[in-house]
Amino acid sequence: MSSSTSLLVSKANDLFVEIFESAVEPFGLRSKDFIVLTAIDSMGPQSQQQLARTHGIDRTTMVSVVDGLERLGLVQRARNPDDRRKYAIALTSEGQALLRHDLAPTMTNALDTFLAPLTPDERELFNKLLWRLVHERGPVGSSGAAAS
Amino acid sequence: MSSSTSLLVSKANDLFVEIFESAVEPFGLRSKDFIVLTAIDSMGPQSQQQLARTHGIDRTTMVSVVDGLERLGLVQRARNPDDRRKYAIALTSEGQALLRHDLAPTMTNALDTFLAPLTPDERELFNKLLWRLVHERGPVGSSGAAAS
DNA sequence: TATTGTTATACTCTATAACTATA
DNA sequence: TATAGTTATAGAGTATAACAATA
Repeated sequence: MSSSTSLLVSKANDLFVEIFESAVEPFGLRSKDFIVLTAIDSMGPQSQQQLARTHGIDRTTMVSVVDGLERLGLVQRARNPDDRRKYAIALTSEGQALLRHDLAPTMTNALDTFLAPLTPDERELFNKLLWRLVHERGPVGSSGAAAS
Repeated sequence: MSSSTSLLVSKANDLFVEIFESAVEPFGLRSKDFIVLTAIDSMGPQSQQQLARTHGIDRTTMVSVVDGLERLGLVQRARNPDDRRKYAIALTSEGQALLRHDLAPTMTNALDTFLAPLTPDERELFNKLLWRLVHERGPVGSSGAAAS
C-alpha cells in the first residue's frame, strides 16, 4: 500500500494540472500566468527576476510570460527608478479586476473540484501534510538525491 | 490557508519529481522507465499500447521508452502469438534482477526521503487522502474543467 | 476497416550563450 | 565586474500524420 504512494502522487498531480490548466485556459492564460499575477497582486510590483526566482522559472522564460500578460493588458512594465536595470512589473487596473473578480474565484472553484472527494476537515489535514512535506525538510536531498 | 493548497501541491510535486528522477538517474533511467518495468513485473508481459494507455503515455513515446529499455538489456520484445501485431514486452532476467535487487529498494528509499517529515501514521493518512483524491471522483471535470 | 508498432515531422517548453544598459 | 532584461538558438519532450503488417 505504501509503495503505491509514488504513483498516487503522480496521478494526483496530473489531475491537479489538468483541472487548473483547464480553468485558466478560457482566459487565454496558463497556470504560470495566474501565479505571476497573484504574486504581483499580493507582494506588489516586482522585477522579472524576482518573479522568476520566486517561482522557479527561468528569467528568459519570464520575459515571454510578462510579454504575454502585457499584450493582454494585464500587467505594465515600468522602470524601477531606484535601479534602472530593473522593471517594476505592476498590475494594470484591468489586470487587478480580472484577477480579483474572475480569475481568483475560478481558481478557488478549480481547487474545490480537485479536493471534491475530501471533507472540509480532510482538506485542512491534507493542506497541513502538504505544508510539512514542503517546508519541514532537513538537509536537502539527504538520501534520495545525490548531487552530480 | 486553504487558498495556498494549490501552490503546495505544485511544490510538493516538484520536490517529488526531483527526488525520484535523481534516484533513478544513476541507473541511466527516467522515472517513466521504472514505472514501465514495475508494470511488466507485476502484471506480466504486455503490449506497448497496453503499457502506454495504462500510464497516460503516448504510444509513439512508448516506442522510444521500450527502445531504451531494450538497449539496456532490461526488457525483450517478443511477438504475441495470439495477435502478431502486438509485442509481449517482457523483463529479461537482468531486468528483473535490477528491478528487484536495486531499483525497487532505491525507489522505496526515495519515497522515504519524500515522506521524511511525516510520521508513519501520517504517511498512511496521506496515502489514503491521495487515494481518495485520485479514485473517488464523480463525473470527470464536473466544475473546473470545461470541455473544448 | 481497425489496430499495433514504427518513422518522420512539427510543436511546445525550457535552458544556454551572447548581447545592451545599467550599477 | 556584476546584474536585469532581451534575443537567438538549441535541446528536451511530446504529439500528429502517414505508413506496413496484421486482425
